Parts: sequence; C-alpha cells; structure tokens
Amino acid sequence: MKSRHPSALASARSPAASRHRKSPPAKTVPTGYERSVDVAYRKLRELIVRGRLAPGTRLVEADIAERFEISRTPVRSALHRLLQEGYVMAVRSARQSRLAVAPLTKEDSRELYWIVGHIEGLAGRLLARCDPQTRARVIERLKAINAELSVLAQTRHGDPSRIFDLDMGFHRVLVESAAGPRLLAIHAAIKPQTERYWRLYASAIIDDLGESVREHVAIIEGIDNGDPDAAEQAIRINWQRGAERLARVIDSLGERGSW
Amino acid sequence: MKSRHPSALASARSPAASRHRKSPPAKTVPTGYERSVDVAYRKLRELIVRGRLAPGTRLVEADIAERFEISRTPVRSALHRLLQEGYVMAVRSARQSRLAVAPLTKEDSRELYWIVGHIEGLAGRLLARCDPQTRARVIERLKAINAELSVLAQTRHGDPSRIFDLDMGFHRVLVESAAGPRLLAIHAAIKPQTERYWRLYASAIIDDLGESVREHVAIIEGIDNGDPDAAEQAIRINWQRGAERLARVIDSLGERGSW
DNA sequence: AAATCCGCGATTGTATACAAAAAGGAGAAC
DNA sequence: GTTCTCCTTTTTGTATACAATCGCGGATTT
Repeated sequence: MKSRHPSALASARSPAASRHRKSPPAKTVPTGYERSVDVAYRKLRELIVRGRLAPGTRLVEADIAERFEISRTPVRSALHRLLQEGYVMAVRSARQSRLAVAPLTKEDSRELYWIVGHIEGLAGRLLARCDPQTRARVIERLKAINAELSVLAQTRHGDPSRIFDLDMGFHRVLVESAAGPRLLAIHAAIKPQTERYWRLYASAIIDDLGESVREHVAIIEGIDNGDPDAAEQAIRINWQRGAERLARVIDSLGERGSW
Repeated sequence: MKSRHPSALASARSPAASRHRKSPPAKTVPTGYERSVDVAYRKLRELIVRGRLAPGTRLVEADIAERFEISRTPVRSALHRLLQEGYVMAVRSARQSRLAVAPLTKEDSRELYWIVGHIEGLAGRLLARCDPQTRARVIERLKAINAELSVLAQTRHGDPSRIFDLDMGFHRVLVESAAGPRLLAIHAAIKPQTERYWRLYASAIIDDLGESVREHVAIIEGIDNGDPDAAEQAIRINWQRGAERLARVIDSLGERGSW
C-alpha cells in the first residue's frame, strides 16, 4: 500500500458539498447530505450483514479508508460503533485493538435472539397498553404484512429477500409504534445482527416460515386484545422458537461462520 | 481560549508511557496502561453520572480536551460512545452534532428502568437455569449483600453511597454470573445510567429501601428454586416498582434535571 | 534442526491542521 | 423599535502527520 489517498479527494468532495449550501437560499437544506462517518458505518454494516465480509475478516482502517475513498478518521469512528454494537470484535493485544468481523456461532445466535426477543417483547408490551386507535392502526399493518407472509409460506420457494423484508417490516412496525427513544436505539443497533444468521441459513429458515407466521398471529391477537402479558409472551416465543429453529439448522449444517 | 494544548504535552506524556515498556523486560506489561480514549470515557461518564456535569450542559470537544490535557481525537471518540449509550444527547442541526448531557425526566426514567428490568430479568432467567452449584455460590453472595442492605434499611440514614454500592453489587452479581458477552455489554452500558436518577433523588429513594430489600428476597428465592419465570418476574417487579417509587418522588419534588 | 533474538513492515492511537457551518452579534435599513 | 444582513467567532467534521506497538520472518546460535 503506497499512495493511500489520491490527493484529488480533498478537492473532489468539498466543492460538491458546498455547492449544496448556496444554490437554494432556503434555511434548512439538510437533504441529501451524509457525513462520511455515516457513509462508512452504513456501508460497513451492510457488507457485514449481507455476508460480503466473512466472519473473522480482519478490518484494517487504512484499507477500508482507501476502499471508500475517505480518510481513516471517519472509518475509525464507524468501526468503533460497530464494535460496540457487536458486528465487530476486538482480537487480542493490550494497547491496540485489532478488529475483525464478529463470528457467527450457535452460542452467539442463542444469546442474540434471546436479547432481541426481550427487547421487542418490551416494545410489544408497551404497544398493547396503548389506546385502541393506535393499536387498531398497527394491527392493520401487521395483519397485511403477515397475510403476505402467509401466502409466501405456502407457495414454497418465495423470494428470500422479499420474505426477509416482510419479516423485518413486521418487527419494525411492532417496535416503532410504541417504543421510546432508548428502546428504539437499542433495537436498531441489535436487531439487524439477526440478519446475518438469516442470510447464512436462509433456505432452511424459509422452510419453517409457516410456524413463524402462526406465531405472528398470536402476537397480533395479544396486541388486539390489549393484553400486555400475552403480547410480550408471544413475541418472546416467536424469537425463542426462531433461535431453536436456527440452532437445529446450525447443528445439521455445521457452523458456517465460526472461523 | 487561546493556546489550547500546551505543546509541552506531547513530550510530557510519551516518555512517561514508554518508560513503562523497558524497565522490566517482561513480555506483557499491560498493567496500568490506559488509552486516552478510555480515560476520557471513564472521566466523562463519571462526571455525568455523579451529577458534576448538570443535565443540559453543552459538551464542547475542545474544552474537554483542554481540561483532560489530551487532544480532541480521543475526547471525540469517548463522546460518540456516550452518545450511543444515552448519557449524552445530540441537539439540533443537520450536519453537525452538538452534544449535551442528557436530561433527566420522568418519562426517560420510566423507559430506562423498564429496559434495565428486562435486560436483568433475562440474565436472572438464565441464572435460574444454571446448575445448582453455580446458583448456590451466587445465592450466597446475594444473601450477604441483601442482609447488609436490610440492616441499613432499618437503621435509617445509612450512608447513601454505601447503600448504593451494595445495591449496585447485588445487580452486578446477578448479571455477571450467567450472562453472555452481549448481555454483559448491554447491561454495562445502560445500567449505570440509573445511578444518575439515584443520586438526584437519593434521600427519597433510601426511605423506600425496605421495599426494595423485600423484592430482592423474592429474586433470591426464584433463583434458589431454579424457577426461571419466577426469577425473571421478581427482577422485573423490582425495577418496575423502583420506577414507580422514582416517579412519585419526581412528582413531589419536580423534575430536577430536565433543563 | 530447534529455539531465540532482532529488526522491519504493518497497524493502531494520538495530535494537529484545515475546511466548512452554525450561532451570535453589530450595524444598517425600514 | 424591529428586522434583515453580513461578518466574526465558535465548533464540529475530515484529513494528515507522527509515534509507538505488534506481529512476523529471517538470521544466528547451540
């Protein structure tokens, strides 16, 4: 690695950014602007979650910076954030941190799913205590999503990415409707990590989609009835069963991501 | 603010650090070494948690750097981490982040306590499923702590900081015994934030100490019986009641930390 | 041949320089 | 007196320079 940052960079980006400022004299034009650190975070997380960066891959700041054509500073920030959230792990050494993509193990998936289940369970509990109108609106959206999932579950071999998006949407609606800022933040940081397991074992998971759909029905009922205990319990069961299904798949296929 | 970093700094720190390296020819002497970013994180968190930095206080990177006699870089990292964990909030602006110490409100305390209750509840559930030996060892420690708390609850006006340390220890033992790395990390990031409320309303909270001690007994029983549901439920109730007690105090005293 | 030590390249941690951008205030126009 | 504008100051975001460390491999010794 010789010339790390083509010096054209500094002059290539800055004008583009400042052009935004003057063209419309509107007061707040934050549209379209994204800080480098956010770009780096988003791209890196995407690469990890989609499996394009294999578990165990060493993450070298300078390399990533070069690849994204930004400096080490924002890359470093993004990596630290990913480290705290669990996408990335620090390996050995006392003074230096040395990062790598976090491995995917049966043990970790169990803990992860339990945590998500409890966090979402809390969100569901709060949702079930909301006023009936809010709940009715949410229920409607949940039912629509789950109906489509149900169809895909019967016609085997639906588009995995479509299935994933629907399931993702179901849980997002669940949380966004009633959770406060802290709960939202935690969920946003943790939940996407389940996608790593999902993608790795997608085909096997899709086979069990019907079960998941039935569990979703129980969730919807709990919320509809305004029963916090039932709603929370149903959500936790959904994730717990998900963890069990995943564990079975991992057992039969072997740990694919444990370097 | 004129000369921000006395240039003596660079030459004042580096030799001190490298002196560590050579004096004993041992291979790994990571003892005592702490990166600036960790120092900054620890100090800042302490200042916020102990209330020495009032809610709403603007946090300016350069000022903190000057105060700690380090550069902005590690300060910035520490602030980002505190932001993600919830000790610090970003106020307005699209491109810049502008940080301030997070406010203390009744609403936030509710959400915080619910979350901690669920996280610890999960840890308690896992603990109750451990083998009896592990549980017996933990039970012993929990009982010792709670016994001392019980004494302090009866002799009113015990040392608040002692009481706090005991309660802190109780919950730490609870989590550290059975939780995996993810659960530990989340707990370590979130739980200390309850200390902010504790300190702000300490006297009133201590008045209700007896209730908390009784709730702890239920937790111990649940674990002792190896009953995951009971253990988790008891822990959640402890935190839920704690939130209610806190809410009453805030109602009667007013929100002290909501700038 | 195995073990050890030394040195060099690779990599992280910290400091600083610089470029925007937002906030705030002084002054002009009405 | 109010409001608008422009300028200054403060503050953040990014890039880069530098120092110290870590790991690895090769040379040397036994």
